[in-house]
Amino acid sequence: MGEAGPVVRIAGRLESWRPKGKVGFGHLEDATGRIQIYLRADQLGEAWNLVPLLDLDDHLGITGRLMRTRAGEITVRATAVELLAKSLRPLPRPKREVLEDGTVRSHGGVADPEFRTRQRYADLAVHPEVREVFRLRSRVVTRIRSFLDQRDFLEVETPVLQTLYGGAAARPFVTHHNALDLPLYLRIADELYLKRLIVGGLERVYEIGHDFRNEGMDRAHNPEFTMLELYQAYADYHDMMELAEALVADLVREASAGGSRLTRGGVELDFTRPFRRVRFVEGIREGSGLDVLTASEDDLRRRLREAGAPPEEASSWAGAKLLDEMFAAFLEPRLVQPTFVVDYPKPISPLAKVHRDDPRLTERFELLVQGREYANAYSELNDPDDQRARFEDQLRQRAAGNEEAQPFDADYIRALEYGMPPTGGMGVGIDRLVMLLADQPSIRDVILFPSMRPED
RNA sequence: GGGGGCGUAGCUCAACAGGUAGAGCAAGAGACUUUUAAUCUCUAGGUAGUGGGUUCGAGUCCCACCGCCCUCACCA
Repeated sequence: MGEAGPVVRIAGRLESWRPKGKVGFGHLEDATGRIQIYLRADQLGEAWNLVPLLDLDDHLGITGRLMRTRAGEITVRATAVELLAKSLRPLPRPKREVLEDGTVRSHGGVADPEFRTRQRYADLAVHPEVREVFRLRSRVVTRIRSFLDQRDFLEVETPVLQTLYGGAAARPFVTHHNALDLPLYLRIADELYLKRLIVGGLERVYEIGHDFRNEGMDRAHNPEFTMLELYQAYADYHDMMELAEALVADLVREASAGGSRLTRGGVELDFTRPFRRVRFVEGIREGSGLDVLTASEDDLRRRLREAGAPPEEASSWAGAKLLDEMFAAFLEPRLVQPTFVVDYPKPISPLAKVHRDDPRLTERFELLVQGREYANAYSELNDPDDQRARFEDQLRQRAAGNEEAQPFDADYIRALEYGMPPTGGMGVGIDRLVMLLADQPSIRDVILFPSMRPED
């Protein structure tokens, strides 16, 4: 029975406690796992007086010899017990039943998703698998940094509080600076500051940080979320595609113990390079039989109605909206395996550089997996005159009531006037990427403290 | 913002043509020197999310509000 095992000192939470007269068995749990403890009055002496006062979830320090019970479980037979910290409120633990075939069945526990996100501390304390999701998240971010650092990218920090916001179409959060008596905006994107750094000669930069968008929340959106943006001088969207492919394949290796496949929602996804590439226009033509660049808007609307779009709504669609709908109906759903959709039409890509071979298109791609977007990249617009014209267009849209139109950023134009080299840029939503890698269905499952209404 | 669902003890869940609430775990007291969903005895714990209404009587029906979830729209 291994009475003479080595002496060990352990610490952890009291996860279970089964008192039995002048002895008691329980399990102590820490981040690395759980182990049984065996407390005996005749071994503990004075310290036994502490035992009746123990509560589940107390933090204990135990010293004792390792032994094996009749049932064969490795156990610490305590010679000393120390109360390290008290638990006044029991955690909502499930009871674990080990069945004869070795499977573990849980009884009780917390099921309420509201409880789990409001009291994330309790959720984490009770669910090792939730802790594992956030460990993976941390490994993913670390891996992104080392991937980019190896390629001579410089990690930088740009303002979160901005006097002008831009770089995306979204409504900002507004706050106020008392000393300057100025409104300030929480950034909706890092883009314009990072590109200023490209002008400044920091030729490869990236930032991982929170962006804030004052918009709706759902399973894929949280008001603050984590974004990776990176910019590389003397590069274009082809270089960005190479980079995206290498980065994502690297992260899949991290999440799959060295493999190149993930099974998500029962679907096996293969991230072996190269990923499939589909031209926006050709992909839609394959799905719909129509070329969105040459077909009339009437034909596009008719085709969408045939495919089941609500007729009344469909007849109001035009321009960029129509292109989006064609993409959503005839290409996006077919893109299950990792795929680069490339060369988006100009009307739906206002921030991208015009395509070198076709003025109707832009040098842009998105990486899609299971119909979801994971990266968005361009050959960056670096012509100050064109940029000025686009800001002016945004101003007109703003005047027409589009609250998401971007303000005119004269300082950014000034930066471009000094000459920005041709640059490739890319944005990757970290939360959604972690959802993919950790196989979690909601953004709330990969953000430790997602936004919620207050309880009172 | 539209539609749908849910909200009963700290946690997981019950009940009943609408008749004034019950169990397991957790908690408190006690028994038990190899237990492991320990077991056994006992105790306490709920103005049923909030506020109205219908009714002799409402957790149960109706309305409003609050919160969460799903879904559509919007949004990258």
